[in-house]
Amino acid sequence: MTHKKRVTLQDVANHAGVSRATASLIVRGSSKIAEKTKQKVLNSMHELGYVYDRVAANMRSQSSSTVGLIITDIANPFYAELLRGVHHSLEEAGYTVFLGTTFDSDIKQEQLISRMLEHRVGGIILCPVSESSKNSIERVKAIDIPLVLAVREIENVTCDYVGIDYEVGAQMAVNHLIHKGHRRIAFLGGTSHSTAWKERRNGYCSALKQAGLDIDETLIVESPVTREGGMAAIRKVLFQASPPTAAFCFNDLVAHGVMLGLNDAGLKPGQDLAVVGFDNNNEAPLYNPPLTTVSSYARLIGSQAAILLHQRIVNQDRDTQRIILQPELVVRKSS
Amino acid sequence: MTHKKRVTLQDVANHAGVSRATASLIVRGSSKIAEKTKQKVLNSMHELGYVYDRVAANMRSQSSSTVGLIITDIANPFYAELLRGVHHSLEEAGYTVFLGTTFDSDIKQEQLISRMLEHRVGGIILCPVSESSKNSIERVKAIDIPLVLAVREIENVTCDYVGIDYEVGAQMAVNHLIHKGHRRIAFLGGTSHSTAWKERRNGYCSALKQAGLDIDETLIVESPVTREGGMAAIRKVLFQASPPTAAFCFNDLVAHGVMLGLNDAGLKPGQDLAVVGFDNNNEAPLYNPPLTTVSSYARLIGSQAAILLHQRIVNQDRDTQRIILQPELVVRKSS
DNA sequence: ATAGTTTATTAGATCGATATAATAACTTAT
DNA sequence: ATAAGTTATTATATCGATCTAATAAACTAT
Repeated sequence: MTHKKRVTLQDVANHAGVSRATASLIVRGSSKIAEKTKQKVLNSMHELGYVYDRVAANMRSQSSSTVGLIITDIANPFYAELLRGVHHSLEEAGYTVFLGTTFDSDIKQEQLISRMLEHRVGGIILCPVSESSKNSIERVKAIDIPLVLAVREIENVTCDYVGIDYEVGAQMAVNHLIHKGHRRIAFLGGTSHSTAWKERRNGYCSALKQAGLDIDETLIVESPVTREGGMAAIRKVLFQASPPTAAFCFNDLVAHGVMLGLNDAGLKPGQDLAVVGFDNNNEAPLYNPPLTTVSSYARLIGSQAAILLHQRIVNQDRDTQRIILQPELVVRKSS
Repeated sequence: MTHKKRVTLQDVANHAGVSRATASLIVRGSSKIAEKTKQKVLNSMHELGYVYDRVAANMRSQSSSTVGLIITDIANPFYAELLRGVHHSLEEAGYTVFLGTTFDSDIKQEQLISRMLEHRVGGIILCPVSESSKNSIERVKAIDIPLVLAVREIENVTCDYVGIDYEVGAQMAVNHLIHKGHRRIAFLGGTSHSTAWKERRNGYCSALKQAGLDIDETLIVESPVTREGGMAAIRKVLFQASPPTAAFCFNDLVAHGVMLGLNDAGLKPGQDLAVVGFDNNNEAPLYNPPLTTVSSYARLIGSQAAILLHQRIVNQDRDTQRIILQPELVVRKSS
């Protein structure tokens, strides 16, 4: 099959016997075109199989109908949900989404940002990697188009942000465990360089302190944010001198790993050791046992970020907004 | 912050005292430019903060550095994995990916295809919706750029395709259950209009026939391809006169739902009723009990599709290829 | 020194749309 | 019937790069 040449607005105009400019006004839905002309041109478009060329249009009008979404890992259901929220809000508004996945590598993140700028995206929604190097922070700062950060903030970068109050969420989770009578509560998973981790740890610590409990650093174990990470983390604390009776996990993924690790060790989650997650993924109620967790509204974060981005694209000079959603504890059988 | 005007290749050329054409050759890495000139221009680029404009470049050269990926549901881990495969192969080759999600609606699929063509993507990887209407089939046929179908084929549409042999996979699963002594085996989940379902059913039936077993239509239950669908499907067969002793499920997601439904009914999956899935998602070994399933190599399908697409973009006239990956049975505790 | 080659650089047209400002075609008012 | 005012249409420049073909510079060979 040989390459067919693209049908242009000029072709349509010629066919309909009008000027290119008129045809252009029609594709843009201008109201000041006579109905008769409009029908004539629409017919020609249909007949010739005209396909609108957004690339050319965007180039001339210095606008863009694309946005970039950069996430760390699509295998994490949290991001899958966030993506749904973003897609839902943005496609409604007529944008098409470039997706990039960093796999938590800041070099990949820098590349993706550059790539998207080269593609003239109208704006970027960035879920930053957990450890931002100086370089990558500079790269983010240098972005001179609408930018919304989601999930994690970056120090010294002021721009629109949507996330939830991890500190309060962690407090809720840990208070719940204390209330249930637990005294030795582990904090498992995540890496200490991310603000998302630090905030959770702050909440964890302040809840313990308020209850007059000491912080035992051996009960705080970092890990990759995966099921495998969770399995490794629980193993570490389980076999020490005085093991915990409950675990507050960085997120549901880690919590799932923790529960699997407990199973491996012949222990029953929720019975032998209370487990609380963070995120309230779709599948959290379906785990065995159903997981007690803190809802982090992934979908909502996504759609809010999309809305902020759209607003900023429309009005660059608007004040920066920080939207901090309030988490909610969902108690199920695992605690 | 006021909108900075874009730095163009012309600006760079002026600053470096060369012509635009020379600067263009340099960004494209031409070898026939004197080293001294090259350095001079690269310095100017750096100094002015030049950002390459792929949109303009692609427009002039009638090429494209983007491709479209259309999937049905990102919440299905199978597609999350497929996306990883696609991303991995394509970003390597310098493409950026537009992602669209149809939520299994053929109208949405048509819209997304149109949108991507308007964006001048270089090619499309399409995972078709499960029920393609006549209209949507016509829409797919009308695509006149490189197209690769993945996961599901569409009748009467001949183009590159990557999938696995669902029929053989289903046979493997059912044979395994027969071998374990099961005589009443249900086939749960999925919708009968998709080729992916039909092939699985063919495999299911032929395995039963080969073993001299009758096909009981009451044991074949369709459902949405979700956990909830699986829960509903097992409920339907569980309470009939002679319930099955094993279930072959449309995929792991459905199988997970089936196991949860069994739990609800006070039955233990793997003990009271054998469960086999399809896909071998990352989390299949982590279910309770670990799920016996047929590996469908989601990641590989994605990366193969990406490779086929790239090849076709490079050489439009190449013969169409069908890549059918062979499935593999992974036996775990659920059967 | 001159013609012939090779290598490095550039002017000008072009991709397919939109923006701007000017013109043509109608109304309406006088 | 003509001027003034609308409304509908169009010619031309432009977005930021690449392409083509022509030219300038540098190098060989005679």
